[in-house]
Amino acid sequence: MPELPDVEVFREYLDRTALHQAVESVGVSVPEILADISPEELQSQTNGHQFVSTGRHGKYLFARLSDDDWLVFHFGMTGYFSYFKDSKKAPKHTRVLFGFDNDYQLAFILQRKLGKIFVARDIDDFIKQQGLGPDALDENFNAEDFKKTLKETTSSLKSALMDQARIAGIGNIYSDEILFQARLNPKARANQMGNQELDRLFRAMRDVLKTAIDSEADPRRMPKTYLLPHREKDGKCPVCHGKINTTKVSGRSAYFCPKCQS
DNA sequence: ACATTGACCTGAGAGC
DNA sequence: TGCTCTCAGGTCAATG
Repeated sequence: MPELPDVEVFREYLDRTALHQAVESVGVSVPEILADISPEELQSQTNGHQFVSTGRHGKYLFARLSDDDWLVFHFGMTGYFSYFKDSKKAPKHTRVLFGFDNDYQLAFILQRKLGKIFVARDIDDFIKQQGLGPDALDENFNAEDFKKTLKETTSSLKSALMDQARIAGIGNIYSDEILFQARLNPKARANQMGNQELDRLFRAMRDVLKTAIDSEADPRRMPKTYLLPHREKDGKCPVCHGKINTTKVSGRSAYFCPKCQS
């Protein structure tokens, strides 16, 4: 799930649920997912404080605590949040559980333990440390910057889009959708694209990510012309109704329409 | 500088 | 029903 649109939806969820509630307990059932602190440190860091604001860069979600540090969530391949009344049982695979003084709890859920929680003093420093490029939806990251970034690599378009050091936020699913909307082949070399193609790709990137957020990252709510709901074995192209192909691009499976994305 | 592979983890679904 | 195999929206390190 958790690429840029998913994480943005989680951020909005956090904003309308756990924000401004005082934390009174923090349960850590899997300490390995804490990147740079112990469970005890996490507890002393958060207990008695509130989450006061949120932010996001690429696939990372930031939640500022009222003591001015930030908790940083990365959702791996399977992560999500659930906010629920504490009389209910925590969902399966809850790895960290925040309890609030309003009798609600926030679960950080990871089926596979590939997610992480970090603590950061400063977001910009954190982004630098992680080596992240500009957020794909950053207004300051314009078409010219995008073209420059893509022209400086010989890798495939799909790998370039997914490279968090170049552009932060795009993963396997949305790179396929963006390339489909731009009608470009995932294996095409980035530095061999012309300005027209790259402009088209840039527009598709922004459109797809924004549309996905508006659809709450739910494929069922996305436009009929989107590839995402057909991203499966024997899927049919929503535009030409031909068969969807799969191939491997830097180790990940890519779905594309060989006719529309020649 | 790039692609590829395996590791990290757990579970769902396919095929037998 | 149960076993085995493959695959999964992410990232990192090692290797060619």
